[in-house]
Amino acid sequence: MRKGQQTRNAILDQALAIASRAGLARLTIGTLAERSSLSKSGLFAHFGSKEGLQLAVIQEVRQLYSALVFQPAMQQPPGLPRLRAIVENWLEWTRSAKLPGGCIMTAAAYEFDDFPGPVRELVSQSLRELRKTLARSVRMAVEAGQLREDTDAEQLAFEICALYFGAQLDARLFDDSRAGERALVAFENLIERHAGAPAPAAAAASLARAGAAV
Amino acid sequence: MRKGQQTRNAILDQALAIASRAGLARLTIGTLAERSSLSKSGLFAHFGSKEGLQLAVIQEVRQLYSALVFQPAMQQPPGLPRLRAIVENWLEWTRSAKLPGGCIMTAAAYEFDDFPGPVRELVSQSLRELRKTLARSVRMAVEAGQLREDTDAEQLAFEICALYFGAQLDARLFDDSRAGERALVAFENLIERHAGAPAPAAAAASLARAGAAV
DNA sequence: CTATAATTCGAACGTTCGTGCTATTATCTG
DNA sequence: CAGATAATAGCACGAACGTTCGAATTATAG
Repeated sequence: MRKGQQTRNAILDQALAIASRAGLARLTIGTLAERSSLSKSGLFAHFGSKEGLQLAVIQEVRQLYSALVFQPAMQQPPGLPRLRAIVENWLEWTRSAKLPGGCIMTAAAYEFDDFPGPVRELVSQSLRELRKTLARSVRMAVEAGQLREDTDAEQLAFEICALYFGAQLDARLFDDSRAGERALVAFENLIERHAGAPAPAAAAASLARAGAAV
Repeated sequence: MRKGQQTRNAILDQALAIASRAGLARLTIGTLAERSSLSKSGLFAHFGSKEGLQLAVIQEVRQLYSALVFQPAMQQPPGLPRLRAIVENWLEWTRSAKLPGGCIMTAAAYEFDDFPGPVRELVSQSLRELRKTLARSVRMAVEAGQLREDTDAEQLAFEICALYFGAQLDARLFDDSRAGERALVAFENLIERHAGAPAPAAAAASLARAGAAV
């Protein structure tokens, strides 16, 4: 009962490393068992099916994301500081999670976007939640007077998500280490664009930070 | 010599349809042969290897993209009209190309971003070209006085690309038909942000908007 | 310490994968 | 219409895939 969870965690560690580099489809039970020093059937028993393994990987990613991106950001006061913390943590989270390849969730999203089944459903739901969280943070910033009243929260959340996906590709496919900064600059520009009249100090600070990031 | 090309094209048509929905990894020679009414070995002879097939698919996508996105846009005068045409055609091109799933190039990019080999190289090069084309169009708009002098063309090209990737995911994973419009709205906002008056006044204008009396 | 339950293994299953061959057609050329 | 060439089929291969099952092993609880 205890040993089981322990090896299961060890397996998932390896699974995340493989899935990050190769994607969920190329994450195979044979190679995962080999790298976990387990027999195929021994490993298999932990997940019941290939799909079960994939779902477990996604769940693990969700948990990791929550611990490294969302929860730390909740320490920040609601509004712009929290939104900014989310975006900054998010853009760095594959590094802090020690994922050798890119973001598993992003890769899975594009891999399963037309492939019906529980994996697609879980990925879809996860990203929907993420968008909702972003939109909520935007709305809080509006309520705090940091963003204009006519700010379209869903639209802004969409654009922030897009920046993340774009940064992922630049970092991985182009081996471009400036991808994160590119996305941050764009994000700050978005914020600036929607910034409200009051809180002049904050807006000026964000301008300075955006300039410094270049 | 002629019949060969003919069936090859028919095969690629089917291949694009499958790859669009399932991705390049799940595009398998067996199922492709079945759907093309050919034997596995008969089909195989056309491409020499699985990798050869994948490369042929990407090349076909490039050609299709060029015919449906780039070339029509070249009819527009250089500058903002052409840039706008590229973006609009691009956001609609999977529809006009009759690809039942999403954009193959996008999916391949995320699928092969950490998977070294000729496929990754071709995808990477293709997307680099695309970015260059976008940046060049942006620069032309600057030269035409439609965008500000201090516009960072590469940065803007990055952001436009990101919007495309974001729209792909919304359309496919969330079945959201408004994804294209979302991206277009964001694009027009970007244009508006960089449009307008002389360059030097820009920073001062933002500061003024922020209400900072420097 | 022992009994029971949880883990892991080994071997095998049927499929499907990509890939070679060798024939056998179909197509083009002269 | 002939011969040459290109295109396709048939068959088989080794490997890897996910999965099953019973046996062996290990951990845990009484």
